[in-house]
Amino acid sequence: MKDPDRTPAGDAFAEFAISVLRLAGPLTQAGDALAKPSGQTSARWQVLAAANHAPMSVADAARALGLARQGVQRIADLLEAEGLIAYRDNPTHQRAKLMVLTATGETALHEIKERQASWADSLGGALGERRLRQASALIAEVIEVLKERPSPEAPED
Amino acid sequence: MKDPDRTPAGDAFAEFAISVLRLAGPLTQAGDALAKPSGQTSARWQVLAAANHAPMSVADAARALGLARQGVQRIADLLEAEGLIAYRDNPTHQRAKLMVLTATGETALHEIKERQASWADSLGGALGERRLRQASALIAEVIEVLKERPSPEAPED
DNA sequence: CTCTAAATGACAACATGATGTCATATAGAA
DNA sequence: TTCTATATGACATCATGTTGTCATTTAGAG
Repeated sequence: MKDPDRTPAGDAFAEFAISVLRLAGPLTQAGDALAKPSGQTSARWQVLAAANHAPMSVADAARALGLARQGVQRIADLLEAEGLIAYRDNPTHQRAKLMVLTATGETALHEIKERQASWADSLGGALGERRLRQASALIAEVIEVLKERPSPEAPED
Repeated sequence: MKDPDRTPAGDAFAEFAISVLRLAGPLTQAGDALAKPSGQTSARWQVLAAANHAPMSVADAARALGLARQGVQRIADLLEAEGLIAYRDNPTHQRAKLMVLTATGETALHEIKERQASWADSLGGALGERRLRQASALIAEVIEVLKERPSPEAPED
């Protein structure tokens, strides 16, 4: 009665999923280490990067990052309290203020980007650009497929 | 002064890292959905699976899962309190009890495994076994490389 | 055997992110 | 215009996982 309906492809996906989840931890920690000298973390870095890409509301940033609105709001409020971003009035929406980086925020983000660049270059060189891009493309596909089939056993939601 | 020392390989690694972190969320949610009908979650499922693979201490399971000992301990204590696992005396270590699944735990794990199998089979078939295995192999390499270079800017620890 | 270092579980504090709820603001249909 | 559905921020609660600290246990050097 073991392995109900195992198939090679199913096993391959399970192995893939497990390795992705397993890599997430060290990656986040590496990001934290890159951001730490500037007093930041992986999560704050992501929000700073989103706001720097273009002034946007918290909800916009959450969509861009694939995260829940509420979590990004929490980070953004911390960044605002510490003077790394500011909420600018949004002409098209009274409540949804736009996040913009302050000079302090720009400095922090720039410092982190510099550290990140040399780190990523070193790892990218060791691992091979081609394989990394293939893997990124596959992961993007998986995200798309999971978006279509939101979750197994999910009732009609 | 933008993009300090960008290279294609560095960009590829950054893109890869971002996609891995972005996939982690939906994957965990999918795992939660698979485990929910049995009253479990992704995290509890992982611990159950580890203990089912072979009786082992909490510290063993943490190493096997690549997680901090303390977090696994928390989950294991919950599973024990709810009767899904039991702590069995360890002949070789007075404090490090061995986790073993109870009948309840075995039933729950089996149910989850059945759901997981058909789900993974469907996704694995859609995405392609070969690419999934290539990606898994790359991810394993990344984990290894990150283990060697624990973290950028990490002093001597 | 003795002493030191490592391993282990217990506990606490914290960061991250999901989920749910509410009031208000916006957009679009009628 | 009015009405309804959606979007947004504000709050709360919870699950997960890290880090740090401590006492106890184990293993190994000497």
